[in-house]
Amino acid sequence: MAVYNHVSSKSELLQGIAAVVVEQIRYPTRKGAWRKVIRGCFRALRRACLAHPGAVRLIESAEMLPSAVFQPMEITLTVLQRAGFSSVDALRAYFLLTTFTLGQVSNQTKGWGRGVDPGTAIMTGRISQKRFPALMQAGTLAGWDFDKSFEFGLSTILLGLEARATATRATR
Amino acid sequence: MAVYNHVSSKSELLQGIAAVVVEQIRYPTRKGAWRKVIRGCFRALRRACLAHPGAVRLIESAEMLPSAVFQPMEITLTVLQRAGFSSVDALRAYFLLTTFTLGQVSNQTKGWGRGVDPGTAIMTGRISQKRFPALMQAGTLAGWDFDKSFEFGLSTILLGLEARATATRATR
DNA sequence: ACCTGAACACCGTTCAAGT
DNA sequence: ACCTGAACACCGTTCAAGT
Repeated sequence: MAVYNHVSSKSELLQGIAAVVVEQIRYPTRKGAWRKVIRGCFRALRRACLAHPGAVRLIESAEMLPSAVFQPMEITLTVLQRAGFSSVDALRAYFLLTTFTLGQVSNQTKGWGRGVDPGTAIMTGRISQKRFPALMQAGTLAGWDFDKSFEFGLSTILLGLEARATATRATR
Repeated sequence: MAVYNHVSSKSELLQGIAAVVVEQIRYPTRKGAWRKVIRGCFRALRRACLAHPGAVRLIESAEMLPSAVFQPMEITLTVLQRAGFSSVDALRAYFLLTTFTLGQVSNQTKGWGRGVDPGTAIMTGRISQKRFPALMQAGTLAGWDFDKSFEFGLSTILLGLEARATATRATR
């Protein structure tokens, strides 16, 4: 009960924890090629969230967070505008990168034992060979390498952004 | 109290709702180019989730879902393997696509009045010109076009996957 | 200024009693 | 087979009383 002298509600306490996590994150310098900067930025975001399991949910449900939440947004906007993206497209790219990064983290931290793992679905016979042939062939997800999966996604997004950049450069 | 004669707990009731939503989703045919198939698949997933605000959270927290949850996974695996991706890379691409799609949906349905909108952060003076120059320039997110933002992200991912596909084709 | 114990409201769940 | 009302456990919060 003593905590009520320091915070006014449970949700405020949780928000405070989210704020501490958000402020602790250190993003690498933004010098260098935009691909490298973005890589470093979202790797840092991911590492920080993985170091604090449950933080993602707290951050997502927080009503108000310190201005440090905007740091990855600022970094992404800066380097992408420098690379020739419009500010709207740069924002869209930012949302693509964050939703991906945070989504991957919560996939990993929650674990998908919960009926979303095709491996266990196959073993328990919930999935038919007929309707899900590709899944049957892919097999289990036990021992899934989340790091590699994240790097694959991040690289794919960067490749896509690069394709966009060269496309707009060509129309100039 | 009468519902306890039909379900054994509140969470089972919620899970049942999630199951209904998941089973209702109709994915377009998987004939055609893999880019088109994937586009159609995740557009359908997004539309269904947007039609049921709050469904995403229910689906994410469900312990067990009908096998229909695996449909987008099956579709993606099928067309990407046909396009020359390994089954591991195809799975990674699937996770990239779902985390992005569901993340965008929850961004949209929750709304980001909650201190994650740079526009209100600027107006309330929580953000300094000095530390966030790119953000100040980008301005408000009021009237943000979520449809366009989603299409941007989806196209970017597909461009990235295409770049990967042609790269591996070249090394053959 | 900070802590404590008892009380309150709220909500998920159980159970005995109804039809 | 289905519904109902009262009771219980649990948890976030308040408040008067302590130091």
